[in-house]
Amino acid sequence: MEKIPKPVIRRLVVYYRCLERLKGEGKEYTSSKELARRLGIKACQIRKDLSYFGGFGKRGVGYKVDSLSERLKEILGIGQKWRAVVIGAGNLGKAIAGHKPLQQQGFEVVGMFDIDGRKIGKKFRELEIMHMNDLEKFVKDNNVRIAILCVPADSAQEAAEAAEKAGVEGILNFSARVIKVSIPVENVDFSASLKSLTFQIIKRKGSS
Amino acid sequence: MEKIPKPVIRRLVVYYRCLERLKGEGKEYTSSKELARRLGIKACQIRKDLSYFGGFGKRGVGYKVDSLSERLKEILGIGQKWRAVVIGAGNLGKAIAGHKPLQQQGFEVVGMFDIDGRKIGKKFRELEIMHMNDLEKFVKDNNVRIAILCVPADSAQEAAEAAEKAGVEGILNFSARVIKVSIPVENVDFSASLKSLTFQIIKRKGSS
DNA sequence: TAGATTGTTAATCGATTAACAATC
DNA sequence: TAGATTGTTAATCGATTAACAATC
Repeated sequence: MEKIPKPVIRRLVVYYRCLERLKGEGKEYTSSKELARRLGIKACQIRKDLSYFGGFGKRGVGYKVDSLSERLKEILGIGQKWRAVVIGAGNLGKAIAGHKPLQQQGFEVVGMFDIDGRKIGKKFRELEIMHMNDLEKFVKDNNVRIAILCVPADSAQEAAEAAEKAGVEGILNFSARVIKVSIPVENVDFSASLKSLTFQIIKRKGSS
Repeated sequence: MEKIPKPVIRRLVVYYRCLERLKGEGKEYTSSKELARRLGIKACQIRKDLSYFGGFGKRGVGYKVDSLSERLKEILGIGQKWRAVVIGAGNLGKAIAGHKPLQQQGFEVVGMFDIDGRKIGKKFRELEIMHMNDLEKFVKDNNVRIAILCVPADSAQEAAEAAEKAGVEGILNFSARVIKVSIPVENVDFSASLKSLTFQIIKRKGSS
């Protein structure tokens, strides 16, 4: 398989969502041009992105909505169930654990962990909050593949190492700290996003 | 000013955080090499990134921690207070509104908005949840510059347009939908991040 | 001075876009 | 056939990395 540029995967997710919507609207066929218009992306980029994985369309016709959607689902592993734990039972951790769209997309939060004695044993929804000491056993016993890290920056590295040791296969890191582990990590750094946004605002004011 | 690559800004935020930590550790000087080691980034990239904004270091010596930190603070607009509203008073909206690190970094959530009648008038912490109809007046009266969008995908475009019309200068979009407005937008699409993560996991399993 | 580290230029690498033959 | 749209190659653009003279 040819090497796939990193940004392609995120865009495939966006294409998939758009296809699901088109399906909901009852459309049978679509084209790179239509997707491009809806998503504010160049049509040739969409075709190029798809071409890494094969030819899914018919020349002169376009793409069949449901079959393309199905193929992207396979490629992205959306069909599978992914069992996850949330580490850090603060506001953010609870919000992620309770986020309905994630459940609808095949992600299931099956456990919450913290180190704050006052939280251990309490329940959030149907989930009991457990101590980090019990993480490894829980991961093994429950086929947990993903850890969602919602701890303060200062605890991030330690928690990440514990997650890796416990045997999860990937980490979604919401903390504002670079973590070093040898399993795949995706960072969701909304504090950096917010600062990037304010920078753009300042620049705009300055030049206009 | 030379055109600055988009990724540079996000990295400056990361450098800034690291400098603040070094300051906390009592370090007076640092170098691109030390920052690189801590952050898992190439030293020459750090120097290159900084060079877009000027020469902040001394050859043979390195960078003075507090003065470089101060300069980045200015560049990124971290010194300023940024007043924001959260649109969408669900779990996620509340988690963001109550997120302490944001407050510490100069962002202040001064209002929450929703369209669900059952939520309007209720309080979250000291914030009353208001109806979207009152957004424009509130933004004007309270010098609100940023809207943080935490609504379901289907309401995202509408809410974004309302925010733009109300006069905010930028939008932080947590919804899983592309929004089209003419003010700056930063997207925090953690559902896409999660799928990108699972793709990496699958790929890894496949090849190893 | 000798050693260290910056700031900057040039080279490389990677991603996006344009263009068009293939083909439905 | 004529019109439309794909899949792919080549060209462009943008970002990262290497290398090194400048200089503390």
